[in-house]
Amino acid sequence: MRLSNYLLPVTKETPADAQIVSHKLMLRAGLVRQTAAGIYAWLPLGLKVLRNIERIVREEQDKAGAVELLMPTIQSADLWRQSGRFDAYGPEMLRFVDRHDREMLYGPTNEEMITTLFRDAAKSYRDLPRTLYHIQWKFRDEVRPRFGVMRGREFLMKDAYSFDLDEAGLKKSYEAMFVAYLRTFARLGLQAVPVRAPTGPIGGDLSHEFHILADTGESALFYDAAIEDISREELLSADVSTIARLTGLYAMEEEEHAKVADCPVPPERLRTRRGIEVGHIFAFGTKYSAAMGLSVQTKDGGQVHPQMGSYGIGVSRLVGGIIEASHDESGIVWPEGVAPFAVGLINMRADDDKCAAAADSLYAKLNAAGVETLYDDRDERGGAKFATMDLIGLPWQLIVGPKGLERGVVELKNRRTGEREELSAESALARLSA
RNA sequence: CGGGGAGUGGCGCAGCCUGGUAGCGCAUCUGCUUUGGGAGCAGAGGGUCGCAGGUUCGAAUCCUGUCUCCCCGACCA
Repeated sequence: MRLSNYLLPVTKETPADAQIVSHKLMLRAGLVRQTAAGIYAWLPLGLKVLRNIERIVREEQDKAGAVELLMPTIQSADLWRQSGRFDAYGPEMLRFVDRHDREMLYGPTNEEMITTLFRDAAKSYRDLPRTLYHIQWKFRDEVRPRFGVMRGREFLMKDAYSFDLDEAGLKKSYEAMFVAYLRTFARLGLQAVPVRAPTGPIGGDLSHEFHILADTGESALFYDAAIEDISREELLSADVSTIARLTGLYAMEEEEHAKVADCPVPPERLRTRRGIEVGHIFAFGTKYSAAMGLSVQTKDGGQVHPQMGSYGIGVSRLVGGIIEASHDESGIVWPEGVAPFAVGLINMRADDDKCAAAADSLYAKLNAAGVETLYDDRDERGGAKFATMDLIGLPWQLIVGPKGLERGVVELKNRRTGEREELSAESALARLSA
């Protein structure tokens, strides 16, 4: 993409509304614009990041055997009356009526709908187990939205729902999602700590929250330092044994930690950090299958309500979360895979024919090699281009200038480390295409 | 929802107390000079001050109402 052809409104100054670093950077780097309290428009660069996160989440859901579908954002009140949640949910649910005075709502979650859909489609134990998911916008009318996309009212969420014949099956489905989450967050370049969450009336230990460590997190966590020793490689190839290893290590939210009489972690290994909740998985059994009349026929001719679980990842929140975890004084530092473009190509002198020709040529070759490139071909000074590239945080900057060209080299800069290297255009291409 | 703060060109702000039809920085446009870390000079365009009503000869400024946004607390992917 040529920057001269793009919409990238970056700013030097920070809008007064933004408090935390991710929100400031998202506004400054032209990722989002707020349109109402807790509601954001995604500008081109922000949308690319959102789509990249979505892609990684989707790939790991698919790998875990979950099946994607897409449910609507608008739901009817009647559906929610069946589960009793229409009245129970409270003012956080956005309700309205259509022209025929039918009561509608903008979905804050989809248990009722998925259960109904599955009820009408699955009749036999042979239809189980299944895990279904979608990635869809939700609306929760938070009392006080804040922190940009971290606590918006409208947000993009991946929510998956599992259906199993019995509790043993539910446990397996739960573990499959647990593994998928570990891999997903590792691929996103994040260290996510699974924290046992209170399960409420259902009991058991089948509920975990996944927190990214960041100083601006809304929850305080207490955990065993050994959690930090688990390598990214291990998490990328996580399996059930990884769950056992992780859940064997102490990790609690402040409130729960306060209730623990004898903390099993020796003081020197007990870490206290703040965390951003980016995922939550839990098993709730037959709560919705019973309420919504979902049952399947068993082998011996009986009927059972499937055991269900649900599994959420805050996709839009992750955009902010990743920035909280990965930035410096100059701007965002995107992890590979999440970055909106892999390479930022800078032509230092747009008015110099040789420079322009060399940069144009590199741009064409990068495109041909399938390397997503943002080409700053504007007639701006080099300093302004550097500042823009640092701010938007693309992993690599490829710099073409008259000084280097005289010696037959271009410069490759790593955004994260700041390391610069001079090399031939061919070597640079080969490196970036690898 | 309780408590606090703020609405003035795209962004950041001043002006308001002590009414006299709007100013600064950034950004934008033009020209010249510059060109390896957000250039300099000169010129230009863009707002009628959240909205509604009131007081007044006259309102960004005073009064009333209203809407919106932000912050602190209780709740949440």
